[in-house]
Amino acid sequence: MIYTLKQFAEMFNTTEHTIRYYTDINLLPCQRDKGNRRIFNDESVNWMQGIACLKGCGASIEDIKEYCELCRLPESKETLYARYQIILRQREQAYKRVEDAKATAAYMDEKVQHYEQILSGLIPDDSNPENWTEDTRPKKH
Amino acid sequence: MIYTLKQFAEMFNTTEHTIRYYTDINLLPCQRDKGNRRIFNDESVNWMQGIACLKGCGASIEDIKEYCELCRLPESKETLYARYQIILRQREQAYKRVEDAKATAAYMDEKVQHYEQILSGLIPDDSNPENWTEDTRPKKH
DNA sequence: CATTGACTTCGAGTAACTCGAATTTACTAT
DNA sequence: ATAGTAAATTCGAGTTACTCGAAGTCAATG
Repeated sequence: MIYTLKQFAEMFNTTEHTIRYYTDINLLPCQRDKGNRRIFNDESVNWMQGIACLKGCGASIEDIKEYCELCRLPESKETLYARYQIILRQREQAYKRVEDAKATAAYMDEKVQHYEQILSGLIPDDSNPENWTEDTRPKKH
Repeated sequence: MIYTLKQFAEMFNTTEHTIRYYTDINLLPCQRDKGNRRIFNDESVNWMQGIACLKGCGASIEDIKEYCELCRLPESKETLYARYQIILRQREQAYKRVEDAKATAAYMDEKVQHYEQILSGLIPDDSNPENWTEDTRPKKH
């Protein structure tokens, strides 16, 4: 299966500009069709998945590039081990992000409660739709 | 209690440069001593806590500034409600971040497993301490 | 009185996009 | 064959949120 730039960008919820940028800096290699247009295939999808994930860990473009280059090198015990080490380190960061995000969310819950307490004391004008708000709390599944 | 720039930056695990930047753009107001040096107090700590938290939600400096300015305005039903709306929206983002980080961490767990499987097949040289690695999985408390 | 250390301003640099203008290409309709 | 449209191209400039370093100021200490 092959994808145009537009399709590819949509698949990853990003912009054509960003994908173009990634290919320009050789982070994400791509083929060109006879009209010089970028085309992507299922292998590109795999690479991009890895890139997106490392980005999610907070890795810099340079770090991600380093990892991708290790992956393109002939596979040896050493390169595999180096890749493993990078992945281990980035997983740490991912877990740290979970904890940070949880703490932030908890603090925001407090703030929401605080405002709700104050606002409830202000005899809200419930007849005014501008004062209506949905329950926006994250649903527990 | 008052704090110097250095102390204040350390409290928030950031750099003096960043705090200087925040004061320069009027995101975080500060007093000056007779020698024109920036000084911070407990109120600054509160502001900075709020700023750090909104940043943790992914809010832009401009958005945070807008919120801070609403907080400095005379308190009315309207300004309070506007602040509440911002906090609600940012809490959403915080919860989204938790989910994203969790998904990323899970994907990284898979990658780690994948590498461990491959590497375990390579008859590791356990006598070489360079091949030893600690258990770096996040501890469940 | 000289040195140290922490501060000051200011201007330039960086990462990772982000945008837009001008151009090229492929397709489709007349 | 031509005209129009949509989607691609390159390239250079702009943006955000820092990040760094140079050059200068100020107060306390040896």
